[in-house]
Amino acid sequence: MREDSDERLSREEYAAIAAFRLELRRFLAFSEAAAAKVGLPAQQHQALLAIAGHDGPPTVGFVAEQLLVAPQTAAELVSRMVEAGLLTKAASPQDRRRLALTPTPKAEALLARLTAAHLEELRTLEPALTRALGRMRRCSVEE
Amino acid sequence: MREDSDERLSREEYAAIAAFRLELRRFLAFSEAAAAKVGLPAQQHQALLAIAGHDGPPTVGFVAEQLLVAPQTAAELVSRMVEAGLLTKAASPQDRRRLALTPTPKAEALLARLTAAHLEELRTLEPALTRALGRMRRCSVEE
DNA sequence: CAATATATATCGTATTACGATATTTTCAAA
DNA sequence: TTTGAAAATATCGTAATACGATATATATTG
Repeated sequence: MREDSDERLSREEYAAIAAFRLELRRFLAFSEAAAAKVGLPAQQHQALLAIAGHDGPPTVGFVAEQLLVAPQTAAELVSRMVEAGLLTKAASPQDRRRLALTPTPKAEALLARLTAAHLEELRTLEPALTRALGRMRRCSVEE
Repeated sequence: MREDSDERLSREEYAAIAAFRLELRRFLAFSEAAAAKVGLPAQQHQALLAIAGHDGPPTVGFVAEQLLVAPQTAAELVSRMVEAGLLTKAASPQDRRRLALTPTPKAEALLARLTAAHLEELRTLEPALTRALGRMRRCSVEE
């Protein structure tokens, strides 16, 4: 009935979502800076991570799916990574349209370092993230 | 002693972090698409959100802090938003270097719609995010 | 075997974030 | 109070990259 019941909640809703987004940005900024410190653009780091966390032979299309980017974008990204000595491409025998991607030892070493740093940083940031998530949840559903 | 105790965990660690990052990208992709649907670039949406979630009079510097971007970047962003009819600037009386930013009614309406959509979508995505966070936490600390 | 779909690649373009730098205003100390 | 340093905002040139449009090679299906 009261039209301003939405209005009533708004400030707190905005603040809750804004706080969550700020936490996300903090984490993403940490991640980007950590990657940059070892010479990797953020997307190259993410591509390596997606590949390393997968068991089948990863392809350009797989990278596109995991990174939520268009296929051309993934092709360009992979291309840069091959140039940078982080990946090798090999035509897949079953389907010669596909390219099997393999991280180089150099890439594996960088990723291992980055992953350790991330797990450590996440131990710090995770509580704030979880708190921010909970605060948002409590926003929409009154208890 | 055994050097490969790190190696042992790596695959699962990579997969856990990769899964978390994928959930983040899903949320961010939803958010960006929702903003685009009402004609807003992602950063303009975030600026409005940060401003609406704040009580004091927001300034260009405040936007820079909340969005984790450089001051010039925030100045450019705000400038585009004024042009787009989303914000008005007024020199602060106390400190005439500062600009007090005020969202227009149009911007408030857009943000209200976006916020409702976000809270709803988050009700869907939140469990996966929380699960992914927990999986990572369990990675670094063996129980 | 044609027709269509899929995987990857190329090119031009638009967006945007930043470094370097400038301008205005405030503040502190001489 | 004057003068110099610091702070807030703005401008400009540039670099990075994601995408639309499009092309090519391979696979699949009728």
